[in-house]
Amino acid sequence: MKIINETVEIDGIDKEILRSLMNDARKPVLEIARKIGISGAAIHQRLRKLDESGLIAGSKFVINPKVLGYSTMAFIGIYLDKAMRNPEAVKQLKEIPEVLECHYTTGNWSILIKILCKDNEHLMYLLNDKVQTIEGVSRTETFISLNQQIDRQIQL
Amino acid sequence: MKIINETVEIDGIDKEILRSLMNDARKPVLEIARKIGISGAAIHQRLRKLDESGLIAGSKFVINPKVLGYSTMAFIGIYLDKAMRNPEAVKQLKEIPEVLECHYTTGNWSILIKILCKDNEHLMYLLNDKVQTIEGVSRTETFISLNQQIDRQIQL
DNA sequence: ATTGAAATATGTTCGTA
DNA sequence: TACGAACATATTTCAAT
Repeated sequence: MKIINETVEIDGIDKEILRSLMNDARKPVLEIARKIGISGAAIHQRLRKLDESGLIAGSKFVINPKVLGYSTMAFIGIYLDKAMRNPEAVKQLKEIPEVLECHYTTGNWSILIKILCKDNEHLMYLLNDKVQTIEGVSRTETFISLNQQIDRQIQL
Repeated sequence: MKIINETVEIDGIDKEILRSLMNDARKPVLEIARKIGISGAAIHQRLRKLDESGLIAGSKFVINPKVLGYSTMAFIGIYLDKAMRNPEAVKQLKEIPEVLECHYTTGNWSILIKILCKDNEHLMYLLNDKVQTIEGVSRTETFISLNQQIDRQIQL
């Protein structure tokens, strides 16, 4: 179990290390060490501290979904007719693998989701046969992403 | 330069390897090899092939923004008064580090962005002093994420 | 596609400054 | 914090199947 501080102080060397690894999680620590000009052991120690602080949530291989035929991303605003049904609706959304994000939001909708699908037909199937059939879902509004121009993490 | 095929076939072993690494990019290949029951060299070769296919977009350390004090995520729908200004507006959005995603979308808005900020005051600052001041931006609609329930990649 | 083995490089720990 | 040294593992390549 990680201890997560409210806020953590990181210096320039920490930032250099993290920026390298945010860009390529498999970059050898020794390579970063040589570039920065400190020892591998020092980086190791800093990374352990950063990990213990909870700042490092993990590491991931990033898959290019287009290569698997997933070329259409869309955002769907969902109106739920009873707020009490929300947890159950989210549970059902988790069962839909194409749902990548799900947020309770302020504003018109109860929930906003991001989905990734193969094409418009697949999108229609997800809307009509998966999302709309969830109990409590009264209406949806769909926004297809024609083109994603930015995709990144918070900058250090 | 990677060659990106339109669609790629992957078998169960590829999926096991990728699922492991999507979960932890630094997991040693040999560890995965022992778990699956094939040699490290075989995994190495498969990973090379997967990389060449373009399926592997890269790897990342994932930062927990809450530890840096970023606790408010929001989606902002942006109305642009002239479609011709879109590329310039996107260019300016890229200059705002808090903007994590930016999509051209169908529907009411020209652009939908996802931003991460420290608190509501920071959000207001970004809206009023950064986003709204971009030339061509006529109006925005903000949806604060009260709680993110799902955050994942496409499943293999 | 897969293997084992060999060579090279990296990860990890620890005593010390 | 940082270092170097020592040890344990992992990566990478390759000839053989």
